[in-house]
Amino acid sequence: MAPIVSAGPAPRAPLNSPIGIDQLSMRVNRRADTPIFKQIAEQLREQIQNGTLRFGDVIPGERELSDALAVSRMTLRAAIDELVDEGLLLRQRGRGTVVSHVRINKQAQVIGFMSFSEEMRSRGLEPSSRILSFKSEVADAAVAAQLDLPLGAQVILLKRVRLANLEPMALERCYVPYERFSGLLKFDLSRRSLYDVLEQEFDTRPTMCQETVEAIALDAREARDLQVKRGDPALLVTRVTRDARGSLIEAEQTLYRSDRYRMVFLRQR
Amino acid sequence: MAPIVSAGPAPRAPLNSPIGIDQLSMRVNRRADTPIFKQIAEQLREQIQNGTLRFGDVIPGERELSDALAVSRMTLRAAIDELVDEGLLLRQRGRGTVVSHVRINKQAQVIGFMSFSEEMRSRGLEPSSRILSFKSEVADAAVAAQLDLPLGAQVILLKRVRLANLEPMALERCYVPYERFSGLLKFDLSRRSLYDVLEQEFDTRPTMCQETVEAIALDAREARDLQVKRGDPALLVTRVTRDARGSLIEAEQTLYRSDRYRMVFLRQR
DNA sequence: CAGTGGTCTAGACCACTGA
DNA sequence: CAGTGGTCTAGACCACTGA
Repeated sequence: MAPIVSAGPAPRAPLNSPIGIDQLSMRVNRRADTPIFKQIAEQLREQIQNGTLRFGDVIPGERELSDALAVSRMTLRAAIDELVDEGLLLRQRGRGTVVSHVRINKQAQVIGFMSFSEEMRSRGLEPSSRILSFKSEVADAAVAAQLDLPLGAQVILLKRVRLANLEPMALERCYVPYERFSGLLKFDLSRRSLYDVLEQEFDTRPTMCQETVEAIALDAREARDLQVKRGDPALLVTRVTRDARGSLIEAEQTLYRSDRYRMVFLRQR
Repeated sequence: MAPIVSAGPAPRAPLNSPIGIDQLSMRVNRRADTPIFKQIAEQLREQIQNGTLRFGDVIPGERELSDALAVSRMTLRAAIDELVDEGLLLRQRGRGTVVSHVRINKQAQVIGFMSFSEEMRSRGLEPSSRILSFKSEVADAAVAAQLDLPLGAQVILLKRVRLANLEPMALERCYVPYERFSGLLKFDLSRRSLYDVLEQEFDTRPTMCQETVEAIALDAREARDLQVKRGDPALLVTRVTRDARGSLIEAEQTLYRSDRYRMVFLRQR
């Protein structure tokens, strides 16, 4: 249930010999809507995922690659930057760029965040929800502060048990400002991801969030909803989400069963 | 004790008027060792931190700024990219680049990770350690797998209670490969950060790590070391660290008191 | 030494936002 | 429409690694 993570083998001290360009079979479509550097990044990612490029392999030099693809070196570098950020490639000045030894599933990546539905699907589990409460109410002080609303403002509360393959996985409380999203109440959120609805029906894309993670012991009621024992430990994740313009759109408190869920991060410095 | 985080005010719907360049007083030193784009990023960061640039302010356009600084636009963009990654700036195509509404202390940033010592100092707390064990031993199967060592390989185990302002905060078990770091045993790690010693004495810089975070209940012994009650929840952070070349250098399991510690992340997508 | 990634330049055209 | 950020080019010089 926990994400499957395997650390790859240690790097061979003398690096693998460079991969030939001809083994990579990449090309760019200058007429496509996706930027060239994204196309290249995607193809490199694919080659790493499907095993054409393996742990420790040295990819062709930036000049060689950009020549072969007939793009400028800066564009090629933008593509490589993406994979370096994701932890898939490692640049080594003077030596080359190698495929990183870290194999991780996607949600492990620091970059990006997902809704519960997206995360479960990416792990091959079927998400569903049991709605406990879905209504508007007056925000309490803490929620009002999180969403930067005046005291007494209305919010919509969505409280759900989140299931993965029909097993309770998390207990989630989402708050969104009523004024901006009052129409939300007419959608069926037992079947649809909240983020989906916000994006498709309200043209609001969750873009940035801040999360706090702590460990707590479940009280009797929470334990019952999650079908575990009272006092069992759980991860409490508090998330505040903003749209592309930086406006606060959602505050969320989620309790994850500790026997079913852990978070994985990749970090760099 | 928990990191202090405050969400800023919501953005004014019509953006603040653009900040004049003359109010920013920035300049670059082309002879310095730090790259120009890092210098610019640092100065912009400074202006945000000291309040010259405030939430919602629109910074001057990229062309205007790069002209004023006599750098190319691509260089200026590299600087802005850094702050966007850190969540301090938000780009809005067609509108401008605004100062983000998120105010967060540094350790909240997704990018980068810190040793316990670094983290506590950045929160204004004085880190110290009580060493419970510091010796070489045969790696158990789990640790050998984490460090990608053969079964039966030796590791150095460093087990410490980590204190902040003399209060127990975390219980840490670090494993490093004996073969590469046997000299480590002669250093005094009750006063020095492990990462410091690795960097200064072994020329090994922790560069990338993978972390797993879960919630557990403390057993009797762990609770005693942390001076809390048996069964209390704690965050268990498992970290595997690599150096700049991608070699595994450390595996670490840390239990954090849940009443004293929470993790904060900033994420984007 | 040749080759690598790191940084930088001085342009260009694009799609988008808002007046 | 003028102005913005997003992308791209075709070069250049640098410091570094390893033979």
